[in-house]
Amino acid sequence: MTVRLRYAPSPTGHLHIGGARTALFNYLYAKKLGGEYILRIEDTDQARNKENAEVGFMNGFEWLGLNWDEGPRVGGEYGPYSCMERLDIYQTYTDQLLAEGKAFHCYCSAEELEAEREALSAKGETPRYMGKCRNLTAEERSAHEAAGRKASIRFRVPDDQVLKFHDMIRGDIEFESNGIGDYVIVKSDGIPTYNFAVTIDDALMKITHVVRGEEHLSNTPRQLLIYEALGWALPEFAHLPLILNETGKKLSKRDESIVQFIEQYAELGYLPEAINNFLALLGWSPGGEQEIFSMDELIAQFSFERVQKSGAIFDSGKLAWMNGQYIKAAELDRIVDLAIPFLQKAGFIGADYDRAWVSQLVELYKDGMNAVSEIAELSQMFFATDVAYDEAAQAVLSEESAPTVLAAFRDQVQELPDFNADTIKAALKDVQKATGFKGKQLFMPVRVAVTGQEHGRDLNITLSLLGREKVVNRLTQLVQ
RNA sequence: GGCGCGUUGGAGAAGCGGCUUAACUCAUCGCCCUUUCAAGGCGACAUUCACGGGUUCGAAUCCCGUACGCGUCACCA
Repeated sequence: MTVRLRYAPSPTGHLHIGGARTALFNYLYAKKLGGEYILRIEDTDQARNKENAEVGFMNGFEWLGLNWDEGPRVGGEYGPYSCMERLDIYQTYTDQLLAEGKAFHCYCSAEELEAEREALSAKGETPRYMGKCRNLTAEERSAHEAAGRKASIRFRVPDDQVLKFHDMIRGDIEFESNGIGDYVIVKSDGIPTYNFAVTIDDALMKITHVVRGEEHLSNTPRQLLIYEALGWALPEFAHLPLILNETGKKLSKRDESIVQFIEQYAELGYLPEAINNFLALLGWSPGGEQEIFSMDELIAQFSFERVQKSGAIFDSGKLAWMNGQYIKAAELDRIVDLAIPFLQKAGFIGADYDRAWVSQLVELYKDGMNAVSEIAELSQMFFATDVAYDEAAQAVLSEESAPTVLAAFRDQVQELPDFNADTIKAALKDVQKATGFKGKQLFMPVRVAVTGQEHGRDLNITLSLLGREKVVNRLTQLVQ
């Protein structure tokens, strides 16, 4: 039997790193075992569904390369792949549970339920539904109906049962049914709740491994009860550790301490393979010394035995480093393509630009960038009309070697028949011979005078890309 | 509060009873390379695994308790 795994997001927002990581783990395991990876949209929350969220999710997954074998856009024999298109399917099972007495209509209002929860809480007990409408007579039901009350449908949770299941990451887990009140499986608007829909969908779509975040651990016993009531075999479960922010708290979508939406990473010039690599290591580790993994390597090595139980703290510094590794290894042309929009957005280049020149500029900085967006900041002095000298820069320029070196170099540059990295290098050598200054005393004044910065990349190439005119102008301003 | 899960350095983590004088990575700090600047190479960085008991010849690894953290208790997923 081939394995079938799924990622089932609710279309209520943007694809965030937690969702992408859950999807990735599902994908990796499915591919490792030669099975299928399915995308399904869990859109039972009509109030929170967002118009284009589903499209955003799919675009995000396509960008990451997590292609689904079945689901929206691609179809499949177990469709449809979103809950709102499956309402009639749920109806069949709702009717069955009702007919067998495993579910019942509940007419309690939101206010009544709220009061009940508060009362239980006050007594120190688990707030839960105590079964008010569990055994309504036909007369009582008609009375409620006549009064215009809308019914939700609740699952009748059996007393005194121990609900056990095995988790591939956490081992055997038990819950007591007494801690679980009769929960709603169909809302009063006729739409099933997540717990009900997800169970039916997983069973009908022949999902063999349910892999999701730890926040679903306490939902599992509720779902177990449904599998049992409908006579279905249980899938394997795996509950992934939560992703925590740098202060150890669960990542909330409103948390701005870290960048957490996939599209933001795309916009910042992160490479999808870096994101996948980093996400794979969030909670999972192969154990060896390797840090950089291709997708094929991840697929080959992934296993749930090596997923940790404790929360995984999102270390954005390490992600940045990893992205830098991928940028360094990437083809220059690819990075140039990604860099151009940033340069245009900064107003440094227009719609028409010299591709060869931009390409050299990007090449100059490629090995030192952690995100392609950094190109704008890094290369800003190439496009500035005036160079600003901060305190540190001024300190360098007031070194005793500065006036002599700058004047000599300016003169050399003006004489140069050709202005390129090689001739600049030779000119610098000549300045050294003529002035007697070398090393830091020679290079730093030139670097700072022309770029305004003490740090930068290869000086010869930097100057050649800047062009003779800018170099001479900047030097002349200081020599005066 | 009930239930559930966790707790290894500045950070991410490996470790599954002896091979651990606790991998690897990020960050930091040195050194090397480079006449400058980066990148790169090399090295340093937890005598100790939340705390207290216990089991064992032997524990970061197993058991119990305490503390702390997190998740969850919805007609949200």
